[in-house]
Amino acid sequence: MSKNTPKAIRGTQDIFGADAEAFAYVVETFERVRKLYRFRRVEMPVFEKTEVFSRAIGETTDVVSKEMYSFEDRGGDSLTLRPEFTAGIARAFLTNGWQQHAPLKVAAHGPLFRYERPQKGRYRQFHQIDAEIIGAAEPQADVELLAMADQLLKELGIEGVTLHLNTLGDADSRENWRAALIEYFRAVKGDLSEDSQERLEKNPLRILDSKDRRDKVFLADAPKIDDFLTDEATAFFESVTSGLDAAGVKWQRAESLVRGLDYYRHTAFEFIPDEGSAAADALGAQSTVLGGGRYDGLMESLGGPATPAVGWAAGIERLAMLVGEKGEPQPDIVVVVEDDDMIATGQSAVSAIRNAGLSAEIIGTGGKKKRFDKAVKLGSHVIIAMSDGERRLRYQTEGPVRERLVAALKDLGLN
RNA sequence: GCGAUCGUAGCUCAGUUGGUUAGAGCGCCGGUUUGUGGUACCGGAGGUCGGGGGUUCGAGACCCCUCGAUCGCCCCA
Repeated sequence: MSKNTPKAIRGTQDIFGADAEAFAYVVETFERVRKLYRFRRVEMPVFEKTEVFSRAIGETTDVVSKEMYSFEDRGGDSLTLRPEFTAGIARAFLTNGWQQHAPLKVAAHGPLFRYERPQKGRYRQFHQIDAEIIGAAEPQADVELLAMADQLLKELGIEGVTLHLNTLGDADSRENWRAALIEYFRAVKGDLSEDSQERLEKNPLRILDSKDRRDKVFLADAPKIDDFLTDEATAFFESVTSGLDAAGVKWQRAESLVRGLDYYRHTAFEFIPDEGSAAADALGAQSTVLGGGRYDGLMESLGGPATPAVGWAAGIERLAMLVGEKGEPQPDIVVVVEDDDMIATGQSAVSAIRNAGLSAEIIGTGGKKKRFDKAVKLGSHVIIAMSDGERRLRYQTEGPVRERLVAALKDLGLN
């Protein structure tokens, strides 16, 4: 490779071969399951005005200031490559009059961009599948959304992953809890880790999932959200959990599961690999497979009417790491032209095979004696060898596949 | 943003304490053998050792910088 050949941008991936098959399998399964739950497909722009994200996410954390791909276009507008789906979908809901479709169930998938340090299961351009229900205030919406997520993971064959569920209550519950946490941790501030002392000012809820031992000793006695929930918030959460039980979705309570952004209300959840599971090993530190929650406060931050909504997203790369090897499919038939005089015969045969809906590859280049070996290495089910003015067939499979191919070849007059 | 480990042919790797023309397997190309067959053998193409600078008589091996990868911390929409 030449020294001045351009290299790929840090944190981007060229997905190929078995990885690409696993990726496609995740997306195809998502498409299938999303239709079962009657979520409608949306295609969204990859970039938006920066304010779509900055107003939705809030200016509070490093997220907006340091981790978005923002740039000025030629007209002088500040634009940002989407770091998430939710804000853009919310913007579309408001600007396209999608209120008329409420409650609106939508699903999307595609690339997202975050300026972060790449590591296992984490890239600067990465891909997510996403599902949202907008304009539905009822806990049944949460249940349906979670049931879809649960079924998706099952259909992908991912095991050892559990739904961790929490409630953040309504706006008042959340604020009172937050104040109590600050008060509690401030009293022991000197004994907390340096990171958590910082978090105490910026993002106190995050102290709850600190990995530092110095912090963990204080977590057990920290104020619990349950003590701050209003009656309505408690009832809402109970409806969600009983609905999940009725739908057969297994879950476990995770009192310290929080969301960094202010617009989240009530339900918050993540599907996380069980400790010691194969899934946990495969994902390393980036453990959450699928996460989301209720974001009743988002639409107002974009200047729209109060609109309840709930959604989730999941990283396709991470899911793909958990679905196991998805080999590239073998060709149904390989046509080997060993005799150059028969190249036209081979071409018409492979054309007929493909028109009949069977996958086919034609080999007619390179050393004549090695062409058959190439076909064998492709792992084809059937090889049609053409040499000395005649055709020969070799079947490599048994059972139903073979019968189907035999019949098809007979129809085509190639047997 | 911080830390650790790593970066040699297309791929996986080996290269003693720095010393003559940088190696292997696989893959690829060609040939011989075999001849309804994923065999065996022979040969070939392809790296100047991520990039730049330095130490040295001499560096793939040592030092510095830089880019990238991997794993972790921070962050996690």
